[in-house]
Amino acid sequence: MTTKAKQKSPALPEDTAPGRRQLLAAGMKLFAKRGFAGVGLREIAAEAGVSLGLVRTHFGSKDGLRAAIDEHVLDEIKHLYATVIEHSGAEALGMAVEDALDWISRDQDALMYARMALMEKSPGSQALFDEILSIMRQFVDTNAKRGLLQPGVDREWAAIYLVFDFIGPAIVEPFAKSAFGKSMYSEPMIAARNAFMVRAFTRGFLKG
Amino acid sequence: MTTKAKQKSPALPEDTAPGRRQLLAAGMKLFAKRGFAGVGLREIAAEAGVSLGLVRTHFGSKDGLRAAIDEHVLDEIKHLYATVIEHSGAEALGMAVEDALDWISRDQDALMYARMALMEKSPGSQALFDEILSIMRQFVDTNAKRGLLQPGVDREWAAIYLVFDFIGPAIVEPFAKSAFGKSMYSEPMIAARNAFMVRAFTRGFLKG
DNA sequence: TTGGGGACTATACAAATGTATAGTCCTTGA
DNA sequence: TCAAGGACTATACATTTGTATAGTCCCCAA
Repeated sequence: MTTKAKQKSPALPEDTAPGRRQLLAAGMKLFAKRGFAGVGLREIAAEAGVSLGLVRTHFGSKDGLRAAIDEHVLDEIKHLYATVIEHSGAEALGMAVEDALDWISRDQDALMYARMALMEKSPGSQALFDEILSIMRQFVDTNAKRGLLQPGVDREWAAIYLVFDFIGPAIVEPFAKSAFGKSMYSEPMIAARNAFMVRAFTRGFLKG
Repeated sequence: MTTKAKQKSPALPEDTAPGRRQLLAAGMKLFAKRGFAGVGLREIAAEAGVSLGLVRTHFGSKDGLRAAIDEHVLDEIKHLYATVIEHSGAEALGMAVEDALDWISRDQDALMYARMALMEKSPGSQALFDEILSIMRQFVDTNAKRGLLQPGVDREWAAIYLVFDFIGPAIVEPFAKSAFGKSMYSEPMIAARNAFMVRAFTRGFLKG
């Protein structure tokens, strides 16, 4: 619908190549599970159903593939929280969790890839962390402007704690089945988490 | 001082082999930095100042080396918190941080190795997570028995949140220099963290 | 004194790795 | 119609990997 668009959808080069999308998805899935160094390009190509050489065609190298996946995941996280930071109050954090659940159901491996990226210090991982921290700082600032922050609170550390709260479940997820019998992102866990979170953030949980 | 101990300190076989200790230390350091699959045995042996073959002598395989390091780090964490769980109240968490600082200064790479172990789901990592969770559950129970827990608090999620608080700084550490200009375990960061933590845990930081 | 065993080294080997090269197929624009 | 280019495959290559084997050195008990 923009200008006089050519008939057969020219589309971006990324979209016209099925193999490229398959490689991105396969790389995201396998890197998330076993780390960057833990997976070979042949396995990724097999998982994607394409040949080994196609990695070079589209991404140049293994590092190029990682960079492309990093970019993709970073974009998703940006979009995920684009709306959340406009809200405020402890309930908004619950909303953030709901949005994250939507995201996970849509793009299963992206969250676990982000988890891995934060662990291995790759070029893209610093950008990922900075983005998450930036989102939480904005959330704190929004709350402060609306008078929802308790007086005297260290805003920087409030933001850092929100980062912990966002990262925490993702880090713990691989151990959750064994430790709790269910996923951190299962319905009962999310409900209990939100209840605790709202309470702890507004009143704490220990007596002074 | 036990029984009639032989003269020249028979010691455990682990202690009599300098190469073994060197390999453990080198493996811990390099695995922590680049992950299990990201480091080769030759590099570890070189860092340890021993030959490649010695890994096989002492640990049998690369996985054997990891298992030995896992065990070592798990023991350290157990000892670290053996005293902490006897204390209670929000201040005890500050004490825990102080103890962790001591630990870090003594065994620099152990914390970052634990961080890596939690990320890569190895056989030992589940045990590590279970231990940390267990410690936090005990802390919550101790507080509950002494009436320091606010009424109606979800104890399980309180423990989980304490896990986040313990893991969080370690996860963030590699990005801290760039994002905050200092280590998460530097003096000013620790001080600000403790202040925020005591406040947030007892009163929260958002208005209801 | 001697022989057995543990700590340790040097080297060989097959498998797996990332990368490079050559080429096929098919669409598309001049 | 035809050539140019992008998506894709097949295969070769040098390097690195974990593991295995053979052997040296040295302490200590018999």
